[in-house]
Amino acid sequence: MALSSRAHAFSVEALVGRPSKRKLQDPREEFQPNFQEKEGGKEERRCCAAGKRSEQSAQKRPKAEPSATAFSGSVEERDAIQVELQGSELWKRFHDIGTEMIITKAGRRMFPSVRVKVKGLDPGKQYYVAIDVVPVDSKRYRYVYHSSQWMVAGNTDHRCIAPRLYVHPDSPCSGETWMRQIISFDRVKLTNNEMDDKGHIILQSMHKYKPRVHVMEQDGGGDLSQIQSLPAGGVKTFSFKETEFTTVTAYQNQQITKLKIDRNPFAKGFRDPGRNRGILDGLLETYPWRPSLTLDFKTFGADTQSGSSGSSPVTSSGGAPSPLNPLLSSPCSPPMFHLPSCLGMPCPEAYPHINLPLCYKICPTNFWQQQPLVLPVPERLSSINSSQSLTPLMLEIPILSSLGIHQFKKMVHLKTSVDSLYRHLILPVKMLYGLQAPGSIFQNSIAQKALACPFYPSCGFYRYNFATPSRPYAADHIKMNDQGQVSLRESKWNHAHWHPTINHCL
Amino acid sequence: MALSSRAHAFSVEALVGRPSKRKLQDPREEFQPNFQEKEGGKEERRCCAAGKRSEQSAQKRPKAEPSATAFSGSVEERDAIQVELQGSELWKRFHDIGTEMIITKAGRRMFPSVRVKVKGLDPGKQYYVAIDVVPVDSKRYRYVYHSSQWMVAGNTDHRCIAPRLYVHPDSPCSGETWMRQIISFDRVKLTNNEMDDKGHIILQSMHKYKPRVHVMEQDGGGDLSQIQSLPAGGVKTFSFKETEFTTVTAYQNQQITKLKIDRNPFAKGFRDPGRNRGILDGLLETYPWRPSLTLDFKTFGADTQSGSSGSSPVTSSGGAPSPLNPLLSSPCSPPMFHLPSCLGMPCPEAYPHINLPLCYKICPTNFWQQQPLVLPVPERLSSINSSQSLTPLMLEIPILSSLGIHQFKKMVHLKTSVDSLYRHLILPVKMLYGLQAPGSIFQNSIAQKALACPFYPSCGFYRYNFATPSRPYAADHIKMNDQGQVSLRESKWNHAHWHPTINHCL
DNA sequence: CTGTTTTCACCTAGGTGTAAAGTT
DNA sequence: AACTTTACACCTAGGTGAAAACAG
Repeated sequence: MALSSRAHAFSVEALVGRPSKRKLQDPREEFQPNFQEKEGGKEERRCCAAGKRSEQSAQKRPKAEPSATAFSGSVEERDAIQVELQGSELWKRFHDIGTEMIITKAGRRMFPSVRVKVKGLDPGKQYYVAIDVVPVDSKRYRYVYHSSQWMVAGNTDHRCIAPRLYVHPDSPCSGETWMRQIISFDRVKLTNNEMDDKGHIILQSMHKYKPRVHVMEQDGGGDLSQIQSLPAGGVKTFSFKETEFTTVTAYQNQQITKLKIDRNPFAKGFRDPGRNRGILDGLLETYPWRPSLTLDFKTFGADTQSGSSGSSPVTSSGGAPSPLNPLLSSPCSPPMFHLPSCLGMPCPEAYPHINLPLCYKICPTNFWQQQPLVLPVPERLSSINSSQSLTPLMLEIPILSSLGIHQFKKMVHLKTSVDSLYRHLILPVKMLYGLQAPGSIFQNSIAQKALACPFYPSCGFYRYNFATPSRPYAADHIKMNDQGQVSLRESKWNHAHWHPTINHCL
Repeated sequence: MALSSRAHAFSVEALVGRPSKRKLQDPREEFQPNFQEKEGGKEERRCCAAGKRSEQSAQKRPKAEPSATAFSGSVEERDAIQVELQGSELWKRFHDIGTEMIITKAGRRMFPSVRVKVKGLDPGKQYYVAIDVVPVDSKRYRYVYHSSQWMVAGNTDHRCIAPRLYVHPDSPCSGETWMRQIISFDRVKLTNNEMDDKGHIILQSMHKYKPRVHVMEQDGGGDLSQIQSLPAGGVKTFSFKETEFTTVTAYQNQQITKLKIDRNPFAKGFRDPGRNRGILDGLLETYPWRPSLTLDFKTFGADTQSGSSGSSPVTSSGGAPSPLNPLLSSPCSPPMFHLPSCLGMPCPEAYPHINLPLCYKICPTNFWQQQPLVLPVPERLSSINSSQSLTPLMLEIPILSSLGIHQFKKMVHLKTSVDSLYRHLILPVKMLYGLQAPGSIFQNSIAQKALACPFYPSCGFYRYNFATPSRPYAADHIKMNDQGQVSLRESKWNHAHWHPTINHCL
């Protein structure tokens, strides 16, 4: 694998799975009380804007979804909105190294992307869900290679920068529909082009940022004029510590590059064929390698971004609600509305009733509340994941069929590793989980609620919500790539089953 | 070019540009008073659900948009909604042959796709725009190869089939935003799988259908329950005669195959390198081939689907409003609402106040009105386009760089034609038009209205509306494919300019 | 014989990090 | 020296018609 010259201080192989020189504290201090959810086997992290959350210890086996909605102490909202970060395990792996996000003039997607599940909405009401990215502090950073650390390199005044809001394309949508699906912001793009007119989120390079998810109830007819007034239900804002990142125009930390290449399907061309990866990646970095056909594949999570379900080994700590920390206390121009932080909600962890300027200028009026941030510990925290030390098993079986020229060149020097073996080893296994909808936005925009006639489902709106198939798939209908992602050949009765749901809430 | 065996009755070259044996009438009878619009040089056809339309004769040069909105005689709506089919010229070319649309179990897109412009909406109100496909008659057809004709082969009862509605993913959206953009339904998929659960439009093969565009005003809060009651503004339904098509599982008429291959970018791999095509296609089929560097390129329209602007030769006749013809007079089950055809609208061409059952079952309630159809002439009409006869100029210059293996194989037998020359001939021309937004649905879902600060455009919603660039592009920033489509390399100040507009109407 | 399904090579469209070149 | 831009190979994802296989 070719590395940039300045990064050669770390050999690739030496970096594999090795914890970097990390910052300070034990992760326990960062990811508060563990909360491991096993919905579909996938551990996620919940965050709520208000109320307390019932804590739940990690459980080894898939289990019924924890009823972590004991929102006691609320004034009136028993249905306090909860937002649960999907893929938090991957986020944490990046966070432990020090997440970097490339920003380009044309706009670059985030990887990982922000994907959440929302709970506690009123099924019948209409909501907007949106994301923005706000500075974590007012510092400029530079990366020191010899110490693999980000150091403060100056100050920046973010006051005049009003963050751009990316409204989820499904908005507005009913609470029922929002809650039924994973809300993905994978199409969001970050840019360093201050003149950007493509709607991308504008950030400054070499700064630390943090995405925030907003949930807002539609108050009326949904037209612009009505939104000029304050929304009835207020805006709920959620953020997750592990989604913090530093903006770069080129990756600084080689470990980040490595992890991105390993996990982002679009970077597959840069993958080192000599190293383990794919659906067994998590396992291999958690347990010593033991080739066995008796492995319980349900414990393997496809923790690429594309896997929305599937199991994962219980290795990482759970998350905790991330309080809304004030940061941008300086006024934005022009301030138009002043809102309490947690409008109409009990919010013990946030800072209610602080008069703050609205920096979101939603033409022609402000709409989303600028949530201030307070970061008690500006430096990123990281932990040493002992499971990352591994000795890859090297095989002498080059699998050319799945390798491009790019990878073939590398194979001149490197040998194919266990991942090739995995492909053949796992292929006949019936993976009922780990599947995800192709999920084009288009497809997500039609929903249907009822089928009136068995043969002629009545005209309606369809939304694609992937669920477990109604019956098991035959093994020969399953294709699995070397990332552990599973796809299905469609056949007459054997195709993936989509749950009809409502959309657009007509 | 490889043709299916049964289609070899027509040699490919013989078929090129040759009019098929067509049905009956003069096209004048079908495409009523000519109406040629030159907005951006592109001829389009207008259709309105109500009111009269001012007719306008064809104009040779680009001109201000015809003020074809003389909606007199209306009861109260001076702003009667108009819907204008984009790409009608291409639709007509298919229609003249006898449009076929492939339907598959997995779902197949339409080509051409339905793209419309809407006018006469209230800029401040919220609208839904949707499409469905309804039978043109109750006949089953079969294609007779030796006569190149579609013949009636039986009857079909469509009564129990409630058409599925595809709601445009941008819905709901303000009238202002709808009117600012071309509304494209290119992601709609047709299927013959009656059990489809992916929201695709279910059709029966070997039947004639017709897409319809619906515009509906959002009446209230936008939630489902409110839509159970009748929409305040009613549903306006529009259809276009030239978008009729016959469903097939494999193309029957070789001319259709040819035209699809020629115009659908995704079928580029099947194009015959020995024949003219691309942006000069229309010209070549209109005028005899005369190689000249003095050609006025503004007269060449990129009439692929992807070209939303650009000029086109004035060769085809304009269109006229297509009345809402009753067809499905049989009741659908279960009927839930009875609505007049043109709710709240004067509709001289339609059939107002006929009590009809609602066959669109939008969970949990019906919503869109089932528009009955009446087809006085069930047989497709076509015209002989004399301009289609041409003798392609064969050159001996194989351009391998742009040809794949597929095409290279063909070149063993065929010779590269003028289209290769065109590529080099036209490249330096500064095409300011003919550009289209990449138009991912995602991008279309964010809109912004105002920029507060020149360097920090305030947080807002962006929608991508392509417009002419703020300054001309340097020629070396332009890439043009052999279809005449133009793309731009992004550079610092030279990127395409997007007009911020409002979206989601907060 | 007629019509449908499946697989496939060939495309479009666009998301990756790389490496070299450019910029400050 | 630090950071940014650009062209590029290599991917993912999925839309084409062709052709063969399949179904009745």
